[in-house]
Amino acid sequence: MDPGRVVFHSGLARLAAPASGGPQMLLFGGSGGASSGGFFRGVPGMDDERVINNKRPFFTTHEELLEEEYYDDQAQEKKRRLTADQVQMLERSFEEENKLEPERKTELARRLGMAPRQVAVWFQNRRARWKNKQLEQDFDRLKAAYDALAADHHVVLSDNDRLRAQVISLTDKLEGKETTPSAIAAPAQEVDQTDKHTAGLMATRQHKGDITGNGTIDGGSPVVIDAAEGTNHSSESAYFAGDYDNGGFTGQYGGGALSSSEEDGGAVSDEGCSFHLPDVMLAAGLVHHDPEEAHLSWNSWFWNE
DNA sequence: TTGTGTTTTATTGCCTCC
DNA sequence: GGAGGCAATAAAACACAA
Repeated sequence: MDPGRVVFHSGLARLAAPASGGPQMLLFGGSGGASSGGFFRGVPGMDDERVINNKRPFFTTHEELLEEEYYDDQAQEKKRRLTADQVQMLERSFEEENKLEPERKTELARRLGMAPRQVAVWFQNRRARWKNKQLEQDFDRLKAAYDALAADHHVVLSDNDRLRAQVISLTDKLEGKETTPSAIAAPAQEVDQTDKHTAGLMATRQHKGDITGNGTIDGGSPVVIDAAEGTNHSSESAYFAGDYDNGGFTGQYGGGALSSSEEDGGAVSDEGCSFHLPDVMLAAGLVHHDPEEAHLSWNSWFWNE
């Protein structure tokens, strides 16, 4: 303990013993007896008849302080916890307002038999605990949202791989059809059987012209998501262009190819994969300043405090 | 009982605001 | 410059497994 360090007890403060181990000086602060902030700073050697040469427990009441037993030489210097009642009242007060104006601090201290400084310290520590809890909750919500997105992403990537393979397969068959007249009748049936991803992908190819002749997609790795509902595919498809790296995602989906998605307020669906940006973000507890734009951008969502 | 991790109470130093 | 808030930290109290 540092020489001259001030230690608080309930309703009193004690000047710690010097390093030499000399007698410890007790200062009776009393309820409201000390100003808040910089408590007892600047009062070393305070000459007060209330200063006694002894040790006592923390958090004794004013009445207890008057009892002889608390002046027992055997009493250890201890940091006592607040009683359940004191904590309960402090918690109630904190719920009402987590900042402590001087009048309320004084009144609470008086009612609880504590030093105003103790009340202030308790609120300070309580705010710190509250802040930590908020951070943990924010982390949990973000992680849940990320996990959901990552799961969707995985499904989309799998679909994408499957669709590429189908495009290559169909391309090969179409090329074979051109050179083999006998094969013309077969593709009609096959196209019908081909799942809608292929049609959507090809529609995207038509619309955006971003698929090269060998079936690969130019411009990074846009994930093609069919925006049309049902089996009747429109010629427009939503695309999902983003960067997933190091566990993070940045980017937007939508763009000029988004049609039914916008009508649905951001719904982008695909077989075996559903994705709805506002739903995911709202589920994570975020809000958007502009509901009209909420489904278009990832960047404008924020936590609702 | 004891070692260890967690929680609570309190201090210190720095910063901002008035 | 004083008051009060916050982050970092110390240390006592507490919980709990071995």
